[in-house]
Amino acid sequence: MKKKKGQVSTLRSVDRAIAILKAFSEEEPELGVTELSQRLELPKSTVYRLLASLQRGGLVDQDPETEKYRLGIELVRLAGLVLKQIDVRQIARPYLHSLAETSEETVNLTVLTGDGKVINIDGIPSPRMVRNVGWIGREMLPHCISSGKVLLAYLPQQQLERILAKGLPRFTDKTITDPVRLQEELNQVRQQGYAVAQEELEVGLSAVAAPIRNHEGTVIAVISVSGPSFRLSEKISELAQLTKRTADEISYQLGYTG
Amino acid sequence: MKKKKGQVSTLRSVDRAIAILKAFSEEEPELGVTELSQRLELPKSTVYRLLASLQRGGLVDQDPETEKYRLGIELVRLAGLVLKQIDVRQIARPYLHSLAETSEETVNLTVLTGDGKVINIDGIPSPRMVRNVGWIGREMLPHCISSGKVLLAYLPQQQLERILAKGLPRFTDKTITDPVRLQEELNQVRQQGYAVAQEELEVGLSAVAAPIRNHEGTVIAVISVSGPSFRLSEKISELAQLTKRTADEISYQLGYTG
DNA sequence: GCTCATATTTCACATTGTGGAACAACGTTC
DNA sequence: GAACGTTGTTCCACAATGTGAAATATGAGC
Repeated sequence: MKKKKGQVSTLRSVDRAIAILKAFSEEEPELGVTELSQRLELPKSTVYRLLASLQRGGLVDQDPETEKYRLGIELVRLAGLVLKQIDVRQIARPYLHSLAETSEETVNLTVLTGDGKVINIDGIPSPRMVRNVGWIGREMLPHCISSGKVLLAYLPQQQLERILAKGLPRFTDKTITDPVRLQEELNQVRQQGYAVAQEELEVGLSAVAAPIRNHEGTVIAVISVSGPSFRLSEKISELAQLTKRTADEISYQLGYTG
Repeated sequence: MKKKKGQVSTLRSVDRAIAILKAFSEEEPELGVTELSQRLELPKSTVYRLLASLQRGGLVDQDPETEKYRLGIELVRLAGLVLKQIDVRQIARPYLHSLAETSEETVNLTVLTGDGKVINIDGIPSPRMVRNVGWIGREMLPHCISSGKVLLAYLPQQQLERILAKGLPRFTDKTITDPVRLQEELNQVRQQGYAVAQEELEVGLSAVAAPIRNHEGTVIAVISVSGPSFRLSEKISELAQLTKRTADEISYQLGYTG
């Protein structure tokens, strides 16, 4: 049984730095070294050095006139990342349902993890008995699935090359394992605005995927429809248009108007 | 000449913890221990303990299914404090201008500092030649100025008592130095919704102030009008109503509808 | 110029933070 | 079911960084 994080040892100086951040409130947005020292029962020199780190990191600022400290704007940027993740899931959820009903196939919402893999963060399974089971929370290699192809297509080139350098394992006869061939495939994804993967990960499994953009146009997630090839083969183009339209609607909700 | 914070020594472990926070991005909202270790060129055990502190503090969370880390919701709360401060100044600014034009006196925006003092964070000077000069950034004791009385009036009782326990220095014959008398004064402020200070800080100086509330009704700042007593004495009531109405308009802009 | 309060720096000291290694857990393959 | 690989988690010997009391710097008020 795993210990809760409350039980593992933490770093006292990091704990103290976080306590400083939490000392600020709406009623008391500005605090000085001495006040923080008294409030947190720490020596002033300790508080001073902690503030130096927080300030260098942008998590607090010092007002040059009053010498008081306040929370820094970098917190707004970091918090924006949190809110954006919450936003995507919540905003996308009804569209996933809608697309699953219309297509009668499994629909997933996918993002990149940090190490060049992709992961489903939400999904609606197909109502049919024959369907691919939910893969929420499980990481996958991106080169052989439609959502992965979309995410790779819109990565900065350097990051893409780093991922390709790790190799492209073969899963079926149809898996693309040649980096040059994959780059061509990604060019096509950019051109047509969606990706298709037919039996590249698993025999009998096909999917389409389209990019979801934020207000700046950055691709931050992907919506995909997947199912057995015997059902999807004949309606791939139709599903691609439907998925692309749904992705555009979600992007619009996120502030993308391009 | 003071050193910039970039030049003073900081705490390496706090710097590292902040580097972990900054490693997350919109494109890569989920990162694992090993990925962070590689990205930041730190041993996994070091990253693990840093994450333990950040997680206990709520600045990151671990997804139990994927074991990946993401930025935590506490960042949203802290960032909210930053935005609220920015909001108050920006939202209030045009109202300060308007009140300065209408009253033809100096108008200030005031908040509490952590140690029981108050400070002006914005202000519009009177257009007249005879006026009190700007006191932006300078701390004052609250008991003898109108904006201080408002802020004290809406403090939690414990916090108020802690401040009163520090003593009430006399500045003029009219300064209130008796805590019982001040409590009565603060009761009156709560009843009438504004405060008056006439020559309590300085002979010849008078002011009125009214509370600015956030969407929850919490008093977070104060707007005040001040000037020489020979001008203000006869129009104190009128200025009080004008100031109170301006404060209410700002409060409404901040979401207060009560 | 003196006093006071707060911010900032110094320095001797030791506690906490370090990081390599080991272990645990889990999924995949055979 | 065993073996393997990968990642998360824990352990432990060690020392570097963090500590905090004291000193110094700074600026405002008188």
